[in-house]
Amino acid sequence: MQSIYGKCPFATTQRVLQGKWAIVVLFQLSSGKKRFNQLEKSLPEITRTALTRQLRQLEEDKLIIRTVYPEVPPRVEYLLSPIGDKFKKVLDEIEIFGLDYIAQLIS
Amino acid sequence: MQSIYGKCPFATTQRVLQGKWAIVVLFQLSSGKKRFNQLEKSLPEITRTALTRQLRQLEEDKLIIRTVYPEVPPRVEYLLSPIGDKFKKVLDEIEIFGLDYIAQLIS
DNA sequence: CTGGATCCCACGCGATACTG
DNA sequence: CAGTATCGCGTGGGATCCAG
Repeated sequence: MQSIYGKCPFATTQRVLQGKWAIVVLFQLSSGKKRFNQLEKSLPEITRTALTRQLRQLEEDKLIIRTVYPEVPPRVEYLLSPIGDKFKKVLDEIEIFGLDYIAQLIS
Repeated sequence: MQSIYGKCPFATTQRVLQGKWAIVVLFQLSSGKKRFNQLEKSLPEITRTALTRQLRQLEEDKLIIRTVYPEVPPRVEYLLSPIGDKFKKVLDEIEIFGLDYIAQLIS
């Protein structure tokens, strides 16, 4: 099961992107750090539980960094890690492709 | 559930890439058309059934084209569709990112 | 405000056997 | 050679309730 790691850059990336909301969350963070509530509002289709799970997964995968400010009320910020930042190049191409793809589906 | 379509290029692409073997299969086809057996040999970790399913899914998603030659023994070739071809740009960035990411995980 | 803890179900995926 | 059919299970994801 771990055989996929350290081998193929495509299989490894695939694994990270398996989470249903991985790409959209990474996109939301590509423009800078965001608080949990901001993400929630930006993604009306995702439930709070699902968003939390996806954020935890991305954090475990070292793509994002979670910072908790011990305040009242609590404030938690998410931002791309250095390696997560490098994923923005992928996001750019995904956006180009996605728009093209959607247009293709319609016609 | 279909609300994801025609909206966000990231969510749409995410959906296509959900299949566990989508990216690696697309990569295999990015270098040109391949026969079923070729794909199977290139991907030793994927079972025949899973490969078939993934190919069917990608075909349904209009990213690949399946051509059956009515011969004996049968020959079936897969190749990227025009829109699938445009996904190669994404693959290029995924490869760059993936290699970087793997290196990051080791250190 | 930002979650955690459960429950629960559908679907994805693997394994196996069979086929034109 | 290139599949199909079927089954069974594990897990991802939604819903709901609870909490610091």
